[in-house]
Amino acid sequence: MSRYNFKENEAKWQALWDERGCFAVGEDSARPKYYVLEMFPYPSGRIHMGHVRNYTLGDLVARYKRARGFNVLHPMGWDAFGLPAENAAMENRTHPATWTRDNISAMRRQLKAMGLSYDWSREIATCDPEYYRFEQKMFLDFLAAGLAYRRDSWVNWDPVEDTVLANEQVIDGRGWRSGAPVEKRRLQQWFLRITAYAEDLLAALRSLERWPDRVRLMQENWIGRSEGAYIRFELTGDKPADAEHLEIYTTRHDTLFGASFCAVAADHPLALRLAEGDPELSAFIAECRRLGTSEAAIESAEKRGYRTAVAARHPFMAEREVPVFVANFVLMEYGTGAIFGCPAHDQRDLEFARKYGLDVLPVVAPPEADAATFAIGDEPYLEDGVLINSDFLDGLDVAAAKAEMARRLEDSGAGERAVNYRLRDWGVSRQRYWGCPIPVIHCGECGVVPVPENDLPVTLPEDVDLDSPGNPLDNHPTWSRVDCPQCGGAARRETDTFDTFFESSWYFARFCSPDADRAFRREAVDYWLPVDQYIGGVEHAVLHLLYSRFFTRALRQCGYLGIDEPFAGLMTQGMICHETFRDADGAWLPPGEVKRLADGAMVRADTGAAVTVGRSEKMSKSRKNVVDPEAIIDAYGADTARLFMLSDSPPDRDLDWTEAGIEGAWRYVNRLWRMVNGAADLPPPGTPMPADCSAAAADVHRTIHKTVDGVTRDLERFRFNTAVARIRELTNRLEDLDRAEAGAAWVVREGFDAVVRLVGPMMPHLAEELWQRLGHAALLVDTPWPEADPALLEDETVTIGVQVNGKLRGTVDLPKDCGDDAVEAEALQLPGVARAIGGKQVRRVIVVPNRIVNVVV
RNA sequence: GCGGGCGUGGCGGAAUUGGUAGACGCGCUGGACUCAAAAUCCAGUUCUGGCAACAGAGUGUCGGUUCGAGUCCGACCGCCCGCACCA
Repeated sequence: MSRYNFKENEAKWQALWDERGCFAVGEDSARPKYYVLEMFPYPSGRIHMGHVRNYTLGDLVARYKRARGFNVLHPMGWDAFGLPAENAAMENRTHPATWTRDNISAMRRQLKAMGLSYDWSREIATCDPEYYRFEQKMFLDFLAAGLAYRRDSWVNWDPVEDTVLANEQVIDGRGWRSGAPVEKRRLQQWFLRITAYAEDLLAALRSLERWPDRVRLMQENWIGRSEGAYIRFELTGDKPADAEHLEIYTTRHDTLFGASFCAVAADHPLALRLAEGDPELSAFIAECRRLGTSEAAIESAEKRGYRTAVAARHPFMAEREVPVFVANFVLMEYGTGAIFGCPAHDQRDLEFARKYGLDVLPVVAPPEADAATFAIGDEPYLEDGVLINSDFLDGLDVAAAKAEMARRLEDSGAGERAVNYRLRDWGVSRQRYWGCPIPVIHCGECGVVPVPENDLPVTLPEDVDLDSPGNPLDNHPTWSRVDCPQCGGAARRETDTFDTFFESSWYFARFCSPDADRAFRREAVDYWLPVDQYIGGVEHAVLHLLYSRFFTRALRQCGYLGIDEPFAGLMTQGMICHETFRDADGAWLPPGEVKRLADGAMVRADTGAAVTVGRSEKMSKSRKNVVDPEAIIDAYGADTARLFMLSDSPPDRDLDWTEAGIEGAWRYVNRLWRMVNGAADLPPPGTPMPADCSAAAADVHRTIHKTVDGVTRDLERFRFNTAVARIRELTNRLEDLDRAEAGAAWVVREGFDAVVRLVGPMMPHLAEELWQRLGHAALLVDTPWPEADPALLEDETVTIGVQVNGKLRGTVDLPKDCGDDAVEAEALQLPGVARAIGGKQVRRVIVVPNRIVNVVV
């Protein structure tokens, strides 16, 4: 009885829940559904503390909602494609598929040891052809719907590895593995037309009321809507014969009269055209490309340009022609890849103008400024003001000038209002092996031909050479050779695979009907979706969550589903942090290799040498400040680890992992264990409350109901740390109650039942065991959530603070809702109050019923 | 640079949303039990002064609103995160 045997109990209850299929669910119209989902893991091989937190949070929600009577879907799967499998395959001489399968087995075992209430019958792995075959079909549907297309695009090219690198794999302009300078190359790439939904993805953010504001804001910024205008400048000067106009995009069309140059991106068609006969310009463009992504270029951000012989005529001043530059700070990907420069009212334009000696003509002046003398110094003028030097706009404010200019542009045909987005189409091609093959065939005669549906899935070849440079699918001797489905001639498979964000953009929907022979069984997705509560790291705030929102819309457009938003509620968890340790040489030390001496100093466990303790940082392999969850579960059990994950910090905040913290959780587990098991002579379950309860017992009785109420409200609002605190407080009260008091035994039984039920979603094994020991026949997982008696939530007496001039001088205990006069009279009699008043004139007494009294003297 | 968040005891964090600051936990101090240790239990623990009663100060800094401010407003300081030449 002394110590809780978690090993035995956790294994026992896990086996029993499993055997009884407690968490397997199906559609059930009789009960309200609740779909709780945690972001599925990449099968790296072992779970880390971030997983433990994520899945503890999810399991708490799932078990709580289940107890509240919901039909809860709580599935788990594996985000199983990705580059690490290829790297591991090269290092360990295994096949990516083998490596991935082994990792999944290992991690599944670890997750099961946590006692999570998953419906394991719905498990999926995205590398399974029975999964990815459906996304190949989706892609073909997207293609038919115009949501997928192919075009040239710039990529990071590693000339040594002979492959494309993701942005994350380019470090300081060099390939992360080869160290070779990365080149920009233009390749044909597949894209998904996420920009078609830009406005909708933005507007619908407002409807996601149960998402953190922060995430909504990040998506809003990412989509980056701006309102402006396209303006066409007529080209003059020494221009290519067929280049008549230059179209630019601006949000400051009000400043058009301040234009002193135009600039195009290095990759702008006009620049490329001019470069054909101009080696100097060619060199400049090559230079821009080379420096484009490097850290150095972005850091220094030096504005550089090449002045072409082409000029552009101002749309409203026939006599004004401005030079056209090719400039390194103009982005081809945004707007039209061309701008007009108004140096007086734009930081970059001003820097550029000063460097190249261009006019700086102010066209907006501060309201109080003298228009005749207002001039721009080192800083552009960016505020609202009055238009000057601007013909028909003079005297207007910025907003009115924009409106008027837009009208004039549209009337004259020189331009029109336009909305632009920062968001770009999603490039999904990856020149990698361990991903889902893109199901198209390239035919010399027919062009791009979709793989016929009957031929799906296009599966990966098993015999693959991962050691040679380049795309392994490209290198495969036979895999890509195929007959054209249309003309039957020799053709070639697409050898690119999908970005792995593709798989994670629809997995939540596959969980609804994981065995369906189509992507989804419609009744299943209609019943379960959207996900009611999604939980995961904030690092996915934009990419994964935005892609999934887009995918859901695209799937709806193609008739797969009937909803727009996949995740009705989102909770983003903070990171797990840990102190960092370094030895005298500055090398990082793992927590297991240091120990704390009696005086608090930290030393190396082996040599006793001094260790510097750094601040707590996110657990990471590079800093070696990681703690292995399996070791913790071995030493303390899953329930203890889970409790600690919930105890100290709110879920969205970072959590400091400490040895002392896990010890504290372990202490509480044992305390509960001893308390419940040590109680003698409890009345059997269901015994009615005795009439003769002492005041102390009745008070604890009330505390039990207040705790049930408070914890329930905390869980609804995801305030798990305060929920834990309340439960511990009730535990303290129950321990303190004198068992000799009349009615105490009954109240203690009520309290034990309540505590055990409240901790059920947090520490399910311990709770299940204690529930049984308390004499209940049903499983705790099948027992409804406790309900508080509303009559017991309000006290009959209240403690009212009494202030004099805002300073607390005492308290009075009075019956609830007694009159203000009575409260005031009691308050003024307090010795501390009288002393503080000290014979001065009482000017005013403010009484806030049941709260506080403030005496003003 | 732009956008957002956060500053409360030795530490993690509470505070009914303007009403008794510091719940709960960790740590620490003292005591009980023990030959001893661990475990457990009891008491204390914001700071300053005092044996104490008590008094004063106190939620990053300065100012404001209010009977009353951790909470609202203004300015500043510091830390963290996201985006970053987006015209």
